[in-house]
Amino acid sequence: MEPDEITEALAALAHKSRLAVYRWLVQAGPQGGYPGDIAAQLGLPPATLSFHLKTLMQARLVRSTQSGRFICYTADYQAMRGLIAYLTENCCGGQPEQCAPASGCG
Amino acid sequence: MEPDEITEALAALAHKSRLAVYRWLVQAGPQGGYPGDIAAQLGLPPATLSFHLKTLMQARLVRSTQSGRFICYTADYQAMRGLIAYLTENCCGGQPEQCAPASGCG
DNA sequence: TCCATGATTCCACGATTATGGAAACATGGA
DNA sequence: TCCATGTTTCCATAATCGTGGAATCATGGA
Repeated sequence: MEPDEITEALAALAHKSRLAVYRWLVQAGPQGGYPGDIAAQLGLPPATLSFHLKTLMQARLVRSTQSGRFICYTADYQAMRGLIAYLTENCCGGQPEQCAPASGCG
Repeated sequence: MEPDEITEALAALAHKSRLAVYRWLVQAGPQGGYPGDIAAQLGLPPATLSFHLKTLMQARLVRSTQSGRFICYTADYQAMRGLIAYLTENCCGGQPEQCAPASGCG
């Protein structure tokens, strides 16, 4: 992952509503969820949610699939994995074990 | 770490120059480095660098210590660790091993 | 005390981002 | 075809962020 992609992904997550949307999608699991449900639960106007989803899509943190009349959004775990990998590799100057979360790496 | 702190840290890193400054400090190691050196190597005007360092400080990703006439900046690994932990815990809905970097967690 | 040097703050300008109502767009069903 | 519903785009406005020259502030040495 290039620094440009990294900063784009970080910027996408660096907003309260967008982080909430992303976490919502993560909790929704691999089957994802619909804008209507997200908007209702997070209290966001449709236009605002659409704007944020677009930003998350451009950062490739989120994907969408047309499912009949509805559009289904899902979190892209692979992108998050890349982001975490970048931060881990760049956080301790060659000693990633110092910054890796204890829960994941003993 | 609260979502507000998370978004602040993410926003601080979500800028090309600031990410470069942070990476520079990480590579400088625990003894850190001086604004003059950072500015020279990254080609940033003093005022601009100062602005970015301030942002990184407010996000607690960076600390400073007065060392004689000079101010020494260091990367705060603990903060990065907290950030990575948050992303790891919130990226897979209870399955952090899916998003943890392969290099750190097998 | 005065100076040299390094760093920050002040300030103004430009650029980018966020918001959300209204309109437009798609899709499935009647 | 026409309608209902869900979603996005358009648009104007407001707010925030980024930039960097100039002035100011600190510190150690002469």
